Amino acid sequence: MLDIAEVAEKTGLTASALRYYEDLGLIEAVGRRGLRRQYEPSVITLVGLISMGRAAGFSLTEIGQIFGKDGKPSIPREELHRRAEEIDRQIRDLKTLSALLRHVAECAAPSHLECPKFQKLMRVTFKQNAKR
Amino acid sequence: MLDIAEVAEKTGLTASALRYYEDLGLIEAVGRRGLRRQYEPSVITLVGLISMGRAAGFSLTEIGQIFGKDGKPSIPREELHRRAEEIDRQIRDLKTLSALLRHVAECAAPSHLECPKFQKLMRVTFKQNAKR
DNA sequence: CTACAACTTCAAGCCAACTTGAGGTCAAGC
DNA sequence: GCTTGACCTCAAGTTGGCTTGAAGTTGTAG
Repeated sequence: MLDIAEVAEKTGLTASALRYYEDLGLIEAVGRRGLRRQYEPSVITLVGLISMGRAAGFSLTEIGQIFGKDGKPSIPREELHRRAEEIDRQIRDLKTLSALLRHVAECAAPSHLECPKFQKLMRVTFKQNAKR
Repeated sequence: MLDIAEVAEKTGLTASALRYYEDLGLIEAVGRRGLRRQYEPSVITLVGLISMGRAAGFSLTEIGQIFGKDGKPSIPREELHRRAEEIDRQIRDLKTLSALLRHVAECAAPSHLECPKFQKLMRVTFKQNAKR
């Protein structure tokens, strides 16, 4: 069993953020010792999941629908697949962005938008993203 | 030359968001026709870049430092590389998340946190992310 | 048994990123 | 030449995701 402070430390969030997640129904404590919340170690995994979802651009409410504390997603299969595809698209964008950042770090061109290498990197992504 | 409405349509943002970006110094119009802002087509690329940055979790201010309208990043090379590595890490997370979503869509286990397949997917990421 | 640090609640505050609204300007079609 | 609707500015409002503060409670070390 874990104190909120331990969960905070292991997840990198603050105790107040964890309580906030609880208010939203994203996580829950298995019980209390006095007033203090006691958490199962598995909550760390769950919080990790939440953080990944946040990083992927989901709102906390959406995340709740996908990985609620009850573990039963309240959104349809089809929608989940759609989200997965969105993430796959985002992964492609991020790959480009990562390459662009490294390029910007090294390239001495006056404006990057005019650098041919830069433009080439961009073009790939914009083709993929067209009409999105 | 493009009207703000055209830029909005092609980028998927609203006109007010674009004006907001201008206030922050992220983009700029080449001129005005009467009061109306006129944009070069290249602004679409720039806005695309900004959106990618947002999706990667950067704040608008950070994005401004990387791809300001002047095209001269005001943050050190080293930092840019650090950001690129962060993005690479995020890409790994997103891959896991995408796989998890597809799994959640199909798996009938009562709670996903207890499904062995699910746990396996998670474990990979958590090893990578340990001590972050 | 007492002190104290770590927790608790609840309301209010904060920041980023926009959006909305009121009131004004102007280019283009009739 | 006048209307109309797309644009403009500027201030204020909204939303999401927390944080902060005040005031109270409690497990643990000394």
